[in-house]
Amino acid sequence: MELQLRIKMNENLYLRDPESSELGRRIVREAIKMIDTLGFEDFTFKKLAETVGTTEASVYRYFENKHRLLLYIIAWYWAWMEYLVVYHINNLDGAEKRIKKVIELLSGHIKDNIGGDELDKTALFNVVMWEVNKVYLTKEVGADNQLKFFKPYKDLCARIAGLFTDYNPKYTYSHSLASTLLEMAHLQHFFMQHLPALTDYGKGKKPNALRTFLEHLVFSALNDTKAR
Amino acid sequence: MELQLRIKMNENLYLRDPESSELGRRIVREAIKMIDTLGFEDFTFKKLAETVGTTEASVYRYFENKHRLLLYIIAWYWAWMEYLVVYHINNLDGAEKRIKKVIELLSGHIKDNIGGDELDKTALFNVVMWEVNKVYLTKEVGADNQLKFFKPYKDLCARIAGLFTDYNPKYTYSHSLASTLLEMAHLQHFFMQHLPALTDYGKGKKPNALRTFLEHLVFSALNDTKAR
DNA sequence: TTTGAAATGATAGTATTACTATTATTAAAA
DNA sequence: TTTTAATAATAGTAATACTATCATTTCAAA
Repeated sequence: MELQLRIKMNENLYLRDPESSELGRRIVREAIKMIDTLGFEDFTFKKLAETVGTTEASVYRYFENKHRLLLYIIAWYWAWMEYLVVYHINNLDGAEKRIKKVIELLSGHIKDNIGGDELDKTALFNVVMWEVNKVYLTKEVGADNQLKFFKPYKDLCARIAGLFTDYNPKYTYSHSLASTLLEMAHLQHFFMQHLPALTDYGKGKKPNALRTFLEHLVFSALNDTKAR
Repeated sequence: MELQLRIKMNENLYLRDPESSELGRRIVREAIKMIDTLGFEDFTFKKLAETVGTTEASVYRYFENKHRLLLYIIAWYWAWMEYLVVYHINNLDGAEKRIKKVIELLSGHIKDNIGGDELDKTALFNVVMWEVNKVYLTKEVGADNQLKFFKPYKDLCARIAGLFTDYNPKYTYSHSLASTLLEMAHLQHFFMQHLPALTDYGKGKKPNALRTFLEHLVFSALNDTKAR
């Protein structure tokens, strides 16, 4: 049985639905790989068109500009991640186990092939690691937010915050803790690889030191009910 | 008595030292205000030259490109922040008090006018909030790191990590916790203003809720010595 | 006072980017 | 079969991120 996961995307993210044609899917697929290798700043629609084997104009028929394409990719990632979370947490009982699973999912590369194999998940993880912030750290945050481009991120954040509240209903900063976890899972990974002096886990020394750090951070916050 | 604070900057950041001339100082001063209002992407040397009242070519004589100029501004900020930390912590005894002071310094606008009044500190804070990440989230991290462009950030991180170790020598993630604090102090501030759903402190509802959150996060981690 | 070097101004030019527009061609649906 | 939609091919534009050249000013040493 082959189950196809289709994530419903916000229609304002694209001009023509890239899932609706082979060309569209290739554009997204190749874009992810290309942004990974080139970095978002050096990535252009011209180069993308070349490797996809189409023209610049055709790419523009799918996405208004490269920022929208990045938004699309990142939004897809968060929606997929929420799906993964729901899927893997379902059969677990107890908030603690569930939270640990979430951290595991966030802090490492996912071997799971839910969501299809046609996407390069390693490249996707890297793109998220390098470029997530760029998606909202622009002067258009307000407008983009109104168009609900960040909804998948907020949804995931809210879901994790919900788990935190399950674990300890008295903890008052569940959303901030969730967004901290989401951001740090990726950023600490980046630091580990490129600016290890900002971490305590040298370049790949301890494979799950990052996970341990995040777990400790989250649970110590949730367990400490002392008011400050 | 007027004390002049001069921060020694990494010489590779500029072509001609902007502190060495009035024009250079104006370039940096105006750049900060301009990046604040326009955002880094829309900020150009041409526009900068116009408002400074000089030519594009002259700006290029000080900074190789706009990314270097941003690096310069951010590096200055971190160096200044470390100075502020040292200055304000000096007379405090006990790691707890010191850490709380650091969080206070990081999480709000600083009213202090150490470092001179000629710089728009509010604009500077905003520039850091919006653009810090962009400084290292590029394909040039490795090269830029070798040129020691991130040293001020690392130094501040190490200093804060040191305070954490003073507070609890058994805590093993002092650097990661410090970089988490540094990043989140700015990012949560941004979320609070622009994506409040990711936080628990609505748009400016509670003025120091962010500080409380960060304090709780840091101290609960430091107090929880239970191994996980 | 002259000389010379350094800094700046004025102006031009280039490759690339991020698009928009137009028309031709092909493929799929009615 | 006709129509429509999608794509290819090509061109063009304004802006960006620079580089280059040369003239002018400044200011200090000889």
